[in-house]
Amino acid sequence: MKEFIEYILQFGNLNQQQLDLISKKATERVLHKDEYFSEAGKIAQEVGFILEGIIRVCYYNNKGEEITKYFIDENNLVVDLESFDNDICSNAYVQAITDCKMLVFSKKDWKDLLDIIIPWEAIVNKIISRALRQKIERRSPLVSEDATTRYLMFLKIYPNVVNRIPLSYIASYLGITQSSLSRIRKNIH
Amino acid sequence: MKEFIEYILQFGNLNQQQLDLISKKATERVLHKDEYFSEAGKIAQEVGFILEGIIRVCYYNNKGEEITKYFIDENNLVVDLESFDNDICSNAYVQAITDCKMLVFSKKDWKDLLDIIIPWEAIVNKIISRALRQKIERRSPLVSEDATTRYLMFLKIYPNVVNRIPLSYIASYLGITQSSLSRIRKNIH
DNA sequence: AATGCTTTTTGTCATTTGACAAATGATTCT
DNA sequence: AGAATCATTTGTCAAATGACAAAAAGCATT
Repeated sequence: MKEFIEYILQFGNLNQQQLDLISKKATERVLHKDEYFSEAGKIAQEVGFILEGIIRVCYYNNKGEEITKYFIDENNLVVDLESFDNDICSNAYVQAITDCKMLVFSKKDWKDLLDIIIPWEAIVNKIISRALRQKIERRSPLVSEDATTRYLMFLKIYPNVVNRIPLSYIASYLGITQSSLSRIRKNIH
Repeated sequence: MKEFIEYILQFGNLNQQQLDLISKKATERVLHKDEYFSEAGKIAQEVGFILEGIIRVCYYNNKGEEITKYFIDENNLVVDLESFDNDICSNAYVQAITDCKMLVFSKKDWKDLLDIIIPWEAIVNKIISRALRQKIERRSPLVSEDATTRYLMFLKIYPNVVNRIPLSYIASYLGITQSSLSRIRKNIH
């Protein structure tokens, strides 16, 4: 919980009473490897915060290949925004790729907090828009670089991820095959 | 101006007085082909809205290659958010690729409006976060598809752009060379 | 029409990556 | 330890793309 409070306070100030209100609504939950936090075809009902572990967001393209859109690691929010905000079906799976310890807020509690704690909305907006910008910054350069550069960028962006998850996920994140990734790794070392 | 009002009202309601306040702060400006709306190394000082024309955002990667990050066409906001919001130097060029007719707000006016018109902030947040999400949705799939598919996606996303700008920009957007793009076009037709 | 200028297409060859199959390595379970 | 399972690497060949140069096409100006 401490981690979450610290995280929040990076984006704005709240008094102890407000922080307590928020804390009270959070539930701790363990999500096991391969379990879904939210699924394609369903409406996202929760907001999460990763205390420990790694989650990925993935979907299936029109050829049926599984594509990993991005990874989310410790001390970050997890929510399928498009689906959560607009109550529409998601087209992505949000899946634990290691065992995860999380804080979870139900949609109702999350919305209540936004109504009750006025400055909370501004903070959430900051958090969300920073996260969105970060995603763009991270994904965009992947288009215009060769696979080796992409892999090196991945290592920089997610320094704590590479040894904790299957290479196949990294390959699908980079848009290359597992064997290509394997060859790239061989050439780097 | 009518276009801008319409655009705004998609995201929330404002009364006539509020709309007038906003209108009064907007300046119309023509940006000629190849001119910059904002530049790398400088701090973005304005928010724009494209009435007519096409703008692109580009940067130079570590090999010195020019990479087009995305295109912005009619009836969309133009602002280098990261730079504008945080008063930090941008690392991207925002450049007209056709002659453009725009509405422009100075940073001061833009911020004043946010203070004066309370519901305006929520609307701007919605606009920005929708734009950010759109960017991710558009760029992200480019990573995992082959070049032909990427070109077809480009055509879908920007149906009104392809015949109005040089192919070299499209190639750099797709992360391929001009000659590859040329060959792809040949195979499609 | 002729001239320059820029954009786009082609051609050739080298390199990267994909597809598929097989081999090796790691991990878990009994 | 052995078997089963899954993850990773390697091998081979085909296809896609890049690099570079040259040709062709398009466009504006005269």
